[in-house]
Amino acid sequence: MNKFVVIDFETTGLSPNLGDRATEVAAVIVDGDRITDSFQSLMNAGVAIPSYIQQLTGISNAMLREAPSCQKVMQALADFVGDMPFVAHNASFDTKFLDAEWYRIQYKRRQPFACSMLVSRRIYPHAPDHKLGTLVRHLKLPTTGEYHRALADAKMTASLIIKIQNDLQEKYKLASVPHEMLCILQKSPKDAIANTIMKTKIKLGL
DNA sequence: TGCCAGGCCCTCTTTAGGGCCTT
Repeated sequence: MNKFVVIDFETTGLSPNLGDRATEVAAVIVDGDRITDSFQSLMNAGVAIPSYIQQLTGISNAMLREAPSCQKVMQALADFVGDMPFVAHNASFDTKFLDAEWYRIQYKRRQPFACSMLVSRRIYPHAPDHKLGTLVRHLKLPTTGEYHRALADAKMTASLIIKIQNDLQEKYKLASVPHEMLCILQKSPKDAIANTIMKTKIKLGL
């Protein structure tokens, strides 16, 4: 079974180390080439959202006043994802916010992250750029037309990673593209992608 | 006082600097 969770956070800024907090989280389960379940919630950390981020995401301070606490949402997220490995676009960003929010409820992440941005840079080197929205348009993937909301972005990332898996399966005659291969591929030298894939194919018995 | 992310990647590099990407 090759299941993983695509996760996306909306936040008050770029760095939990500088006091920024999550305002919304979404997670979608990808099983094979389809989304089988999803989780989404706004979350109230009791901090104000800067106006330029309210404009970017459409998430207002008034919306968060009605939202459940971060503690409740993060516990529910932990229950939803279980031990499934993660995928995110620019995963270093979502990793640091997930770890920071889970740390607040004394919960420690055990599963690895794969990054759809790092993999995309290797698989689609000639894309105009590797922003999520650009890749979705470039590859003609389905969208809801909504951007910078957690569930919409998580679904787009899921579509992107399914496209990557399908393209790799077709090009390199792979039976599947497991999460472990994505983790290896995102660290591969750019001029050695084919070699990395063939070595990993043998190692994982694909 | 003033400033403040950070990991990855490229190159006019490696004793460094700057762009990308996320909100």
